[in-house]
Amino acid sequence: MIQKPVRTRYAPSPTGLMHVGNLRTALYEYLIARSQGGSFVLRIEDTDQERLVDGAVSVIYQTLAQVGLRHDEGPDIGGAFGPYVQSERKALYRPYAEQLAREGKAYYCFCSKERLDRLKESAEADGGHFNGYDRHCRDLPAAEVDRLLAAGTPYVIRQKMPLNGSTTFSDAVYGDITVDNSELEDQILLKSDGYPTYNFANVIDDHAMQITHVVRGSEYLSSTPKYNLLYEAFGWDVPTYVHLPLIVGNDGRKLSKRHGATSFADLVGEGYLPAAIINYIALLGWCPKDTRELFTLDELCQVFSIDGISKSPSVFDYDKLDWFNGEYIRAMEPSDFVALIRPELDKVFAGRPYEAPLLAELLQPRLIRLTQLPAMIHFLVERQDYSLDLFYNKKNKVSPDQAKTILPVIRQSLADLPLWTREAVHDSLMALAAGQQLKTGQVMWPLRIALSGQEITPGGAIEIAVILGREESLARLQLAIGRLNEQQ
RNA sequence: GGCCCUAUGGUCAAGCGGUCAAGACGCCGCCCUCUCAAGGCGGAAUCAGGAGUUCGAUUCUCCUUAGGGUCACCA
Repeated sequence: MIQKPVRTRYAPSPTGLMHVGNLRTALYEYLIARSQGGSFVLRIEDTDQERLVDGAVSVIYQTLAQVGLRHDEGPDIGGAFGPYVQSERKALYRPYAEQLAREGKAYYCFCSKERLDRLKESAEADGGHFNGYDRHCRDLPAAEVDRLLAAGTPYVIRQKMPLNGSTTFSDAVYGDITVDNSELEDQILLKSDGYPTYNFANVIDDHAMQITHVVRGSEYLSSTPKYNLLYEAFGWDVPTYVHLPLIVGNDGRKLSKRHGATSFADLVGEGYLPAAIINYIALLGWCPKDTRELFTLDELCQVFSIDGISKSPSVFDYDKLDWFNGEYIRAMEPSDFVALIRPELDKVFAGRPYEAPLLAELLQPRLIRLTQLPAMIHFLVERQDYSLDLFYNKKNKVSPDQAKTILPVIRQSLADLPLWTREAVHDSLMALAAGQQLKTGQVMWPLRIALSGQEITPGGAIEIAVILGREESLARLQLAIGRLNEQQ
């Protein structure tokens, strides 16, 4: 048996930002293709002319590029199966629909939008539920069809569903699924504006582009029997379906705005790294054979396999994403990390000189999301209003009284330093502690509070002193001493 | 409501008839420590319920329950 080369496709509609669910679908399509030496195709599905959003196509390109999902064929780079934008393929679909009509597998329907609406309303008024189109035009006499067509009556072309029996299709993750044909509506193939519906265009294009694996969210599961019937009507090979479990919010419902950031752009805006996002969503609904969790995109290509995809919906967990992001930050080369935070540092220090390497050293193990950086180091550029109670620390046996005594000594010692380096500050403070028979903390705690005005700081007193510089450090110490003195 | 899907700790999840039911996030404790992180060590926490099948069910079948998806000239 000859194995056809694997071809997957990402087929988004350009209707706005890229939702993480869509991103994950694109990722899995990419991984399925790459893990089997296949091709990954990008196709833009813009058959709904009303929902098009300006710039949405470039968002798609940007996002794919940002996360490293390189497509092998697409509107921007071409390929052997173009065009890759459905609106540019518009003329292709009609002949297929007409072919089906000729063969008695589809029919012209002249029902007006109003009649359809009435149908739905009366069904609901009866307390029942709308069960789809009533097949009013399904058996129109040929002469009548010709007459209406000739008269220029607006029409759609509908697929004729079998009236009885059932349809079974096979999904690579969900297994065999069977549905009674009586459940299937005579779906529209060609809309009255001449555009194909999504369902129709999808089948035609996937076949034309020789797509072997149709990967999409499980919300499409219930419309898949209709796809199957379409492939059968044309006598085409049915592709391998790979339906993906939904990504939901912490309330179990489909992930949406109220759960927080849901688009890739939102996530990046909140300070997450593209690589961390990809790594996290790769593991949302898929699991490798071992217990590994950290993967680059290339590594994912090596280990991905369809049988690791799960069936149940996954809750998007921002805590776990945080962890991944922290891991990625900590794993960076120091120089890369400096480059990453440089823009933020520039903003915080606003033109003042600062010591990037030391700041980076303090920040790298502590930073979870880029956006947290300003708040973490703001105290370095602006003196804080703080309560003298911060000088209390029972573990170190430190109190405002004790601080009042030790701070002047510390200040003097630092003022006398010939060099203001990390090592010099460190040595002098340690010597001071030893000389006064104090624990390290009894020197460092009051100093850190005096310098930062915060109970929690990235790094310790020594690092803060070095970053602040001699002048500012001594000034802040003097301020603290003054406040402590005037308290009693 | 019809149809379809799903069901292991709070979350992601391994498991595919016999396990003390992995691992990770989060949480708690300890260590390290001038604070917070990072790091190290440890801990609590899971098979929705009920019938079967079987020598033996988390695992297979059925029912119940609970979630979700879908019922457009949207994708």
